[in-house]
Amino acid sequence: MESEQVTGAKEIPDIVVGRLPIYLRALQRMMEEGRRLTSSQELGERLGISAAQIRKDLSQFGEFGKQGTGYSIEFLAEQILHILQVNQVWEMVVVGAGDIGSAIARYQGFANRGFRVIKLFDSDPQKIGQEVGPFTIHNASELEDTIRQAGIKVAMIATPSASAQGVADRLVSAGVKAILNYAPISLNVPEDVQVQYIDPVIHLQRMTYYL
Amino acid sequence: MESEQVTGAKEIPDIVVGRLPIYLRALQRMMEEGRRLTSSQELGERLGISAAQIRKDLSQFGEFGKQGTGYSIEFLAEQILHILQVNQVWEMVVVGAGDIGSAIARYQGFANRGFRVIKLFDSDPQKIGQEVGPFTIHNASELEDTIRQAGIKVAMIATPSASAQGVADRLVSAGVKAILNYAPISLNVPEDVQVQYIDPVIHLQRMTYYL
DNA sequence: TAGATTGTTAATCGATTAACAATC
DNA sequence: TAGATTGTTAATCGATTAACAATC
Repeated sequence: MESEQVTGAKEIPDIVVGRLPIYLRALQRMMEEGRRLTSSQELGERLGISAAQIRKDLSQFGEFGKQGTGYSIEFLAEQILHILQVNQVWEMVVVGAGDIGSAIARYQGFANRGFRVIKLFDSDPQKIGQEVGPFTIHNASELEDTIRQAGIKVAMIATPSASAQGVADRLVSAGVKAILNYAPISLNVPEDVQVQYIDPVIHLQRMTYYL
Repeated sequence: MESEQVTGAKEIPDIVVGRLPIYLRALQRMMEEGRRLTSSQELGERLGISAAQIRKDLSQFGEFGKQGTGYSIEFLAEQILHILQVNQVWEMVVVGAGDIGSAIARYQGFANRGFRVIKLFDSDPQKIGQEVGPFTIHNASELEDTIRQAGIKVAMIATPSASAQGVADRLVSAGVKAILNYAPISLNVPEDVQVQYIDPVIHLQRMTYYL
């Protein structure tokens, strides 16, 4: 094909982007296992995804494999890290220091996967000043200052539902561009701000349909 | 159309089932707001989903609306509760009493949404016997007995990655049919067992692509 | 009645899969 | 070389959207 979109590079489907972190996680696991090479078939079997789909997805970004031998696990992982921009560490703030906020602030799983929590906030005077693992709970009134000064782009909301939209508005106004929301409520944000949701009940209800 | 699948009722696409909990959550929020009626258009605007899609999705299960007036929020919510089988309370066990396991055991958001945690397990002798909110941490060796005696069908895994597959195998052997896995690893389970995953890093990495 | 909104059909759009030449 | 596996094309499959008759 010789025609090309004038508007710029070809658009990568969102659903493809969404699978890259899954591929990356599997590749990093294989690295821990000491493996060197893999194939679209093996990766697909591990993940329950067809080999063709994995090859198709990866081909959107470049040619990372070798015919006959497959993919270097380390090389492919490195490529995906770059594509997802997680070959750097994104500093995050957590808003809401209840059970969930405290647990995610202390979560060990961010290390080596591109993220680090730098500060934990709450608006409850009873909680402000208390320690949660290595964190001191800060007054939520300092939210904007912290975000602006540290150039924070990523935040997690773990407040009650009633506060979540208000917190989101403040995060966005201070420059946050990606929000992971643990409050069970849909957020309205500008188009250029990414939002993802974690609500365990949504997942559970999806499963009980089949029981 | 007069033909009918001999194999049984028409198959509902998984992606449609996956949206029902989202609809339900929005409807329950509207109920809290004291609303009585809604429309596919309003619901769609709240959720960022097209009105046509919502009507199409719902039409897979029956006719729940009225031309000209829309949907009774309470009635539609009730119908979806039934479809998803969350018009009952599913008792759950949580395996792993670290930060995450303790937080989800105490999570207030399960109430009124069809789920209740009844027991929390860990294999660490240091933790067994300790209290976590209203729960006492039980020895993971009692897992199978508890599940069989209480007829538990739903479980959450919040162990380290290395233990997750082993725990899943034990859950399945004891009769669990739905697993929500917080460990960042893909699980292999029989076809008749549902698995859903919660890994915040997957969501975060999906967003950083666009930053 | 006039206006609004459903449920459904057909058309469109997009994603997945199958197949295979290229090549390591 | 023979075997294996990629990257890519074309075909298939499935999901979304647009449109509208039905009707509250």
